[in-house]
Amino acid sequence: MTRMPAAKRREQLLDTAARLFATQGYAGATTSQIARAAGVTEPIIYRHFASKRDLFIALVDRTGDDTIKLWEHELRSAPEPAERLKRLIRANPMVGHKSAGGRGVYRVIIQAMTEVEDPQILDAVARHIKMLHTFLVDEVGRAQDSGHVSKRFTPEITAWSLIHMGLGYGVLSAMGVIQHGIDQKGNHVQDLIGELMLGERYRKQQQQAQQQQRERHGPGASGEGGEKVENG
Amino acid sequence: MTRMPAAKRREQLLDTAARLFATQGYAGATTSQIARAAGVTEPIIYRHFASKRDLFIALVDRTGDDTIKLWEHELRSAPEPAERLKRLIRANPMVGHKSAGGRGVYRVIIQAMTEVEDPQILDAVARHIKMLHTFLVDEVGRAQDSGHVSKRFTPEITAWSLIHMGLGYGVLSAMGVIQHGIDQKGNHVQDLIGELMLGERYRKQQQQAQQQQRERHGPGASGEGGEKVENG
DNA sequence: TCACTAACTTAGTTTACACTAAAGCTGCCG
DNA sequence: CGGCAGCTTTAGTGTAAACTAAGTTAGTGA
Repeated sequence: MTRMPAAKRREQLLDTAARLFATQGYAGATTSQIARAAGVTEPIIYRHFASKRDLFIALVDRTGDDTIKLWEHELRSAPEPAERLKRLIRANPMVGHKSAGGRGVYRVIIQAMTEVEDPQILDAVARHIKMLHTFLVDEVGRAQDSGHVSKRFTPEITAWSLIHMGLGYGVLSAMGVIQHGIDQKGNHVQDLIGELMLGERYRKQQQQAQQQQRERHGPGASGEGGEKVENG
Repeated sequence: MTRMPAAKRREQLLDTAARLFATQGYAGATTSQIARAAGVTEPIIYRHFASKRDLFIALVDRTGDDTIKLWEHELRSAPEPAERLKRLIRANPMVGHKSAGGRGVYRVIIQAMTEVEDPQILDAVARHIKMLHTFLVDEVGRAQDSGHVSKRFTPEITAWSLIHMGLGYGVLSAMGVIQHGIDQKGNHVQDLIGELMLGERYRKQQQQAQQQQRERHGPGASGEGGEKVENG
């Protein structure tokens, strides 16, 4: 249909593929589906990627870079380590906003483990996870050094538990398990991990935030635990 | 080849399918693969299950029942609530022993989210997760009532965070991400959540266990993060 | 031992997958 | 205007998926 410079087309294909892989899985999404959704024909895909697997791996890699960028952006305005950690806890990349613009990308990583038999894909995912872990270890370490975060656990362990929780949360969200992660009072698992790590400090800040929230919106139960934007 | 009563064949097919779905994913594992691995021909599958999806859903359901049974068995000899909770933390069903007997079953649940577009499968998985959550809420509640576990968080939230962590851990294990969940000193994320919830009590028991381990095997590096426990 | 039931196979059908050869456009530079 | 670089399409290929009609074999009870 519409002409496009190669680089742009490639990005668009990745975007489209992200959406489809995320909803159908790797084996479930077909190349013709992807092509159609991108508004082109199949051979275009093979002009830009050697194979379907190649496309998928490219997507995993791009998602990794995106995530790091997202985090860095999220943290830009927060120099103080404990505050930075708090923001990371609240900004779980694994929970995509699947709405509109198409940032549901992260579900791809979760889908990737479908291909447990494919070493190349596994490798891409493992690299990705380790990159996230390294990033978090660094942040946790600095937060601990600042004195506001307990040194009871090593940064490695703390970072892993953050990844595990974030991933678990992301998986259930991706599966559409509704109301997971919250209780009837509206408490959220994010608060648990935040409070456990940051202690009193986190709780007070949360209470303030909730207060402000109540003042903006009317009072009411905060339904939908699964598909909340940017939470986890 | 060998004849088999229907019920037994059905179970065998479920076992085989579990193994293949777990490694190949839902769309990735084919009916002919499953049949061949089970030592029969394809139509046999369709004698026992209406469709591939039907087989998969049956598997999800059976896995749910198995997990509850496993947990109940694990807890049989532990009447004391805090001890029961501790055992649950250490016995994560999502981490399958894929060896021998075929208990790698749980990866199926993780794979299930591949089929995000299929409402029937999603439904089966959501039911499953909620069943596990209900079970855990009950246990956490009793542990809290016993006075040994902090009531800082509701049983619902605590149970969700256990599920999130367990699931995240399981996903990374299934993907073969090596060395996740531990640090150089050999500390484990399980210890983190256990200690956070059960406080001093958990740590002492762990130290005892590690002590015994050291006495059995040679000496190894051991870590101490020593700081005051915030839990009551 | 015969016959009946139920487990099982053979041999397909239809559909759709990943991937490709070759030719058709379209806009850009001289 | 003319040519050409390279994006895009048409029209396929071979393969393998889910699923099935109809027949074959084996155990079981009278």
